[in-house]
Amino acid sequence: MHMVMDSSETDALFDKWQPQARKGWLECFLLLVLSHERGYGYQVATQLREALNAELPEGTLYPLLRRMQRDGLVDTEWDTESGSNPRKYYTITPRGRLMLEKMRTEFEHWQKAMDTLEGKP
Amino acid sequence: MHMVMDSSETDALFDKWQPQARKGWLECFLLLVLSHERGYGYQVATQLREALNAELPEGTLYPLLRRMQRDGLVDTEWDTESGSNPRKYYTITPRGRLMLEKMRTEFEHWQKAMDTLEGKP
DNA sequence: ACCATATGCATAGTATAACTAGGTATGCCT
DNA sequence: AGGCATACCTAGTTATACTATGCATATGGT
Repeated sequence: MHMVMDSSETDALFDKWQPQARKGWLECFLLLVLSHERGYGYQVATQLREALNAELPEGTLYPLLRRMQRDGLVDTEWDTESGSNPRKYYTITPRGRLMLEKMRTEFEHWQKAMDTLEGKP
Repeated sequence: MHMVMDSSETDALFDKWQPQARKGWLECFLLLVLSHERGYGYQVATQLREALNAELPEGTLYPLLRRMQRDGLVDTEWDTESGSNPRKYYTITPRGRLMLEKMRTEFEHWQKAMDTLEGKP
């Protein structure tokens, strides 16, 4: 006799939903990180995992970075000198900054929509 | 001689990005609307178009509503009595409310991540 | 010396949801 | 009669996150 509202099922549903919800916004988060300082894949992954407190598989990250380069949002250069493995550094471009601004505006837009639909004045 | 930063290209990129960014969140917005009062497709579409100030094609809306019903987030019933075309009313379920709560939490989570990465204390 | 782990990059294939482009039908206005 | 708003639906396309791999170098423990 309990009032447990079967959260195990919604958990499964939520877990399926989460990756869908991230679509597009990872690009925004990446640009946000790179807007402060250039970085390389593995490093940025670590930063984002902390900030988002979530996993970030490499199969998600690297293809995304390549698309961003393809679209001219970031520039890349290899650093083969530093002791460790060669690192591919990503630097945000002016076009990347423009995109970031638009994305952030969109996010704020959604915040307001949430509040509006919530009934907040 | 001007400093125009070619926003037409980023516009095209942004327009391609937007639908990806909406993935998952439309479900959240829909649940939010239905959490106050039951509604039917066409009506809710109008509400959301206003609140989001964006288009919401029917080819997006109706399949989404069906998925939500399939997943037990909403219940449905036909209203064939009222004068106009038959309307399919959607009512949020307890499970739907649970999902909505989790989604909103996730959104707040992202807000904090944005601020953190932005450098806000 | 050896092996596990961490670092660092990459891709092929799968799943999912938003969208495009169509379809059906009723009621209202001129 | 014709056009428009209302009201629902679906087949097919596209883009992205993820799974499961693969490769290579550096580092730490025994």
